[in-house]
Amino acid sequence: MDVFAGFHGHVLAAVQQLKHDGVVPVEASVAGVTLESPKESSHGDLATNAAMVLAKPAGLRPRALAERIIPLLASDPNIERAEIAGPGFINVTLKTSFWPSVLRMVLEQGDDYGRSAIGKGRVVNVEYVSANPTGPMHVGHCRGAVFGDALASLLAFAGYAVTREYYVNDAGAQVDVLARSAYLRYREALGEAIGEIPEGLYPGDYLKPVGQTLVEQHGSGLLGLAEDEWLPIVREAALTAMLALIAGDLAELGIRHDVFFSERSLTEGPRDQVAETIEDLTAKGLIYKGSLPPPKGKIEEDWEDREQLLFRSTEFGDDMDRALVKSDGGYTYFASDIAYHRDKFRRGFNTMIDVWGADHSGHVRRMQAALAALSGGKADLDIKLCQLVRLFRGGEPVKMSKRAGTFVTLRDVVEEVGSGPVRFMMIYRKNDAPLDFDFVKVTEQSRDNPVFYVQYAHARACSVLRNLREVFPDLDLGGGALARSDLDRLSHDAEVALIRKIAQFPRLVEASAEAHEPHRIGFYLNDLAAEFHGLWNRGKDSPQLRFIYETDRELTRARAALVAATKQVLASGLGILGVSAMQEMH
RNA sequence: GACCCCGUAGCUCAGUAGGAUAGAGCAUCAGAUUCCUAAUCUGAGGGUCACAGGUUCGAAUCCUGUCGGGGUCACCA
Repeated sequence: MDVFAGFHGHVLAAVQQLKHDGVVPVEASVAGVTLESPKESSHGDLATNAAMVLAKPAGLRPRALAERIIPLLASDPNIERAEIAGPGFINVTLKTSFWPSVLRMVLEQGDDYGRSAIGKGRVVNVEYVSANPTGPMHVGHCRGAVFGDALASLLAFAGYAVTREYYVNDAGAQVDVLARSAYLRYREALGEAIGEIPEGLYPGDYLKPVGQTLVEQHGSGLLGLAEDEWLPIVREAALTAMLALIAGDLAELGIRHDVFFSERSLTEGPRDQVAETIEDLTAKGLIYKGSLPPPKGKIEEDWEDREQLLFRSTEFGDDMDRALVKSDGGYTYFASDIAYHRDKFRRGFNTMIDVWGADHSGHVRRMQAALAALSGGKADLDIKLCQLVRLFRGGEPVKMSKRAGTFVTLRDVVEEVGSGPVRFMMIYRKNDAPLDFDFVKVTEQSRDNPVFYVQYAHARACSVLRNLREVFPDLDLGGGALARSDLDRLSHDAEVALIRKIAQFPRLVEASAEAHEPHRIGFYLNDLAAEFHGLWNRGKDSPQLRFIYETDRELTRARAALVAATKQVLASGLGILGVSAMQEMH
């Protein structure tokens, strides 16, 4: 339950009353009426812009309209007073007893505090990672993986029925290259000296076990076969191994998908879904044969003007129409991707989110165009682009080269700093801004490392509760007992400030979920931790503000309730991000 | 040439649905500690929110244009 939503409802009810009384025209929109928690504490606990937004339709000056609204709010027992301020804001001051009651709610709801119903159980498909199954994941995949996973968790927390999906690109030329690379390892495993891995094949050692497995399963039986005979066998074995490798990498980060969707299944299933998709689009008059202008910006030596099968994505705002069939007669990646999204739509997903790398930004329009065409505008596809991650070690850039074999794998990163710091830092930035990741900084135990700072706040809360048990061994610290304690005694400004922060959590969850922006959770946790550490430190100058106050058992219990509620929200927030909340840190 | 993202304090970045005097960390300066974990805290200075128009009672936020940085641009994935 969001306390702000309740007051927002009261404001809207007041407006409704004024409509009934003929002060505000019935048709006036209340969409712009907001209720927020003012930054400036002298502006009260809550503020609404209702009078300013509705002044014009009502034909009144904002302050005059505010005069009419204020008496209607007075009926709320939690409101101490409401007053006009500035250009027409209505600032509401709540009774001092209100904020402690928020804690009661947090403690009673426990893990469910902050959970929302805005999703109304609607299904959402979040597709993320979708790295090519040709090798281990490298650090570049990491951000999208964590982002998608945290977004999925956030949406689930906000009441959506989320499916986490991985699109396996097992149909393109790259998996044949994978098969040839694995075949070389197979020959190597049979004792052949293969020398250096030729240009164009995957050189990594991770294919050696695939070679071994093939020997165990086939002996030397694959040697005498022609390539078109051994390739499907080797490809299958290599794909299986690579998917297991990737699933293992993802597990290191605590990521697990519900669905691994094979690109190849689109054409190799009982029916050719790509062909069906093209038929669908043809029936809508969106497919034609034609040629495209040459690419601009750089001179392509091997570019040739030719007729191809095209999709009219320009009708949906794309820059040019897009090819569906390659020069060799196979489907383009785009054609498969349309069929894949069509399949998601047919599986009942009207809301889809794709998490892509920023290098695919040029493909956003065409994909949304295709889905709009196929669904008749009934499906919504939000594509979140994750910008590059730059790696540093103590401020120095980490040099990476795929050719020199010095690129950093996801596993390298997780093994060095741990999954929690990786996940937190990958989220601690807007997805559409580049991100710097420093191996040294993320493990530093200091104020400017938010991972540590937030985790330490949780550990500190646990520590306080542990110590408290020693001081008052017979005090009941269960959630129910704490909720029944005399919370009105939490009246100091610093205590109220912390409670207000806690009160914002449900609304923050909703806003982050609706915006598809999990990073806001991370920043909120950092703010909450700062508020909590700040209060703890006040105890140094003012011993009467310490959480454990040995001469006052009831006050201590009320403060324990505050600490427990803080701990709860920190744990819930970290849970959404997939970062463990530690009981203690040393 | 076109499209996408970014431009906020010296640095790295937040900025909640368009709200009131634009925030945090680092760095700088001035303070604090017999303390529930010093793994820190308090205070101060620091801003033409790239620039110019527009919409609005109100713009860092929305629209248009300009400048600067990054990415992408038949087919390949």
